[in-house]
Amino acid sequence: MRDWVLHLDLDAFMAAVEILRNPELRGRPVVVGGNGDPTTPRTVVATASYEAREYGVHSGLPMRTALRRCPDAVYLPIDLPAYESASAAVMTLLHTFPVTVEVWGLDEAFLGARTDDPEALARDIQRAVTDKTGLTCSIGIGDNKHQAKLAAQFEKPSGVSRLTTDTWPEVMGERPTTALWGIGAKTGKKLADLGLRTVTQLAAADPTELAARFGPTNGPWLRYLALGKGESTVTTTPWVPRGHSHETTFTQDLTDPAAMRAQIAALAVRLAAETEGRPVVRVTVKVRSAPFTTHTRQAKLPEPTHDAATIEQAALAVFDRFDHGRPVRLLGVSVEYG
DNA sequence: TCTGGGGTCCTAGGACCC
DNA sequence: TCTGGGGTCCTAGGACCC
Repeated sequence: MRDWVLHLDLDAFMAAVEILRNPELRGRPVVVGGNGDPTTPRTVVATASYEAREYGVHSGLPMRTALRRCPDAVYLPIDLPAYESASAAVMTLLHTFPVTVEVWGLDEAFLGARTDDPEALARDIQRAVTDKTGLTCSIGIGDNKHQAKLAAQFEKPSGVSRLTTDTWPEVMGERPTTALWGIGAKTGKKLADLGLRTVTQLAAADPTELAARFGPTNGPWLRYLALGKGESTVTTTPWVPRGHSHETTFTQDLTDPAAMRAQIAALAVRLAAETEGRPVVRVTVKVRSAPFTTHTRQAKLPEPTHDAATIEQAALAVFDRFDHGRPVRLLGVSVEYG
């Protein structure tokens, strides 16, 4: 018997929930995103069913592009309460297994398990999830979260894969650094500029050089990722959010300062109602101007507060510090808790 | 491809103090 | 008076993830 980390990833989650409640959609390309109208500008795909992915439709793609690529898809608006409810059913079910469950967003969870046969456990869990909820999932098995997370992507949908420290070099070694969980396009490009293209090359890189280029924490951490290391503790302790934010992208740019201030005030009041009693210590305002330049301004409050009027006034004061003039496509407010 | 919304963490630079 | 470092706090931006 030994400890394993499993990562469970619900397949095409939002689209799958929509198909469950409308079985006529099964087998058709289904795209969930924005308000469900794919002609609305400045909206993107949240989730595409596997049938829709065949047409090159994927998360983050502008809805209007999705419509061009797959005009016959069924387009649906995001229905968060429905996904929260489906997610909760899965997470509750997971707790009936002899595992520790760390919920990681609506459609993911890490599981800590002590077993001789993690594949058998994974298949049991998959069967139960499908029997009880109608959803399918992929499960990755590893020595730590990083490995389990990557393994879960190997055979989607409905796959079970194992990636361990033993198999890491042969499975991951020749892949690009961006295959690692935490290295995106920007960092991948910077690494390539240093001649570090593959996981093996990054694993063998000089930590001092990486620290000089990427900072004292990030530099060594990149090499750590390439060695297949990662957190192996699965904790049941519920996540305590550091803060909350709301932002709105307008279908058409805002040019009226009074309208902007009204939006800022509304976002701040919304946030103030969601603090759950936690004291707000900092307020940040985000402004994205045409064409696509984003700036933030923030202020530490004189003292922690959960008073809505104080938070609203603070947000407006921060907003007034911006150099105004250009049309605005997005406004956002975030609060940080003490 | 004209590019959402909600999070987390890290970095760099300036202010200020000793 | 020109000038040293270190430590801490704050701010703005960047990168990544789902």
